[in-house]
Amino acid sequence: MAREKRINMVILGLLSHEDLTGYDMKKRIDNSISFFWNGSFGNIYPALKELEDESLIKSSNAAVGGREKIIYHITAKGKKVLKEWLKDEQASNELRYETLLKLFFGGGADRSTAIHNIEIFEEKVSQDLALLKMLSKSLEDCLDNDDHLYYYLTASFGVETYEAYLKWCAKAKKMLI
Amino acid sequence: MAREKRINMVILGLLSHEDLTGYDMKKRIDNSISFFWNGSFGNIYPALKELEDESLIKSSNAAVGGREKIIYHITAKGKKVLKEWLKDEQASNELRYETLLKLFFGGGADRSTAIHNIEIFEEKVSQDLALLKMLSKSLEDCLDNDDHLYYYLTASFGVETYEAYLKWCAKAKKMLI
DNA sequence: ATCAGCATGTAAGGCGTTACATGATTCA
DNA sequence: TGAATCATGTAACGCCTTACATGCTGAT
Repeated sequence: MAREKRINMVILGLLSHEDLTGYDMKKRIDNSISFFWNGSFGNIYPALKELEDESLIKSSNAAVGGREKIIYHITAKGKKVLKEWLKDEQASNELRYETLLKLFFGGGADRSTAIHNIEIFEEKVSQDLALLKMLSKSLEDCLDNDDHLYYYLTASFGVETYEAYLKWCAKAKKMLI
Repeated sequence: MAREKRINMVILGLLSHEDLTGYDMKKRIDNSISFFWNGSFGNIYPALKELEDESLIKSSNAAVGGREKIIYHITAKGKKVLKEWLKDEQASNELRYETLLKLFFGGGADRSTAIHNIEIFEEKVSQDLALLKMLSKSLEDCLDNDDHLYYYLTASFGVETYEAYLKWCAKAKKMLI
């Protein structure tokens, strides 16, 4: 059995909680996991077809308020595949930071350029950190629910690392002045 | 002028320090920037052709010890393109952590699976952190050289974030037990 | 002799993004 | 009435990885 691609696992994961349309999956991804995983329509819709062909999900048409939707739900087989993926030790964790690349090759320009690039990065990180902190705080109150606990832990990962980023930014700027 | 792809910038960046063969570029990438950027032969060699077609680099054949090599060096035009990229504020910083994805959807399996996945992540991070710390330490002594300073700062980024990862791992495991 | 490492490349596929195309509905 | 959002999709391309193919050299 060939290894499923990750977007398929994201879809199965989302559907293991609730039935969703492709459009709603995109929203869920944007709102809750986008800081460590992304999805796009050009990515999601073909994956939905693929998953349905493999009988891991099933679709049903619905007309909500006169507008037609395709709502998907996960099958027993889909749940099994999701679980197998969760139990698989292999996991690719990739960091691709162009900002670090630019810093590494900083000698090709002047120090002020390097500092400026760090500041742009810092700004973005600060903004994202503020959001993650709010999310994290709001989840703190319902850790008795397992799903909320898992959600909290990923948000918390973001908070910890983004705080480390900011600490590093300050140090790096100091050393470059 | 179309935006050059990043592997091209990596190559220009490396060549701005020293002339290299494609093979050596791969080694440099693996040894110094692989924790935030990767390269592969299937990636590098076609890029070299492209860059030479654009006159950003120039090749010269050499026979070192009877073995033939193609050594590349950067042109003035290449240096200009590198500098433009460094000054461009746009930078894509992507984190794609399958481990976090599995944790987020942890409800699909049991807690011991989630803990196990975190432990595997922790193990890998510990190993990489040890390497980064050594590198960082060895660079601390020559920060007067700008290139070493830039190198040090990227290594230092790795140290800070990996330490934050480990801190998070400990906390997450505690909460999952 | 054999095996690790040097050295260059190609082919196929993975996996994703962006832009485009279409049309309905809701709200100001 | 016009803009934002809902909703589904396709096409083209970006960019990388993996696996394959080839052959030399240096050390044991």
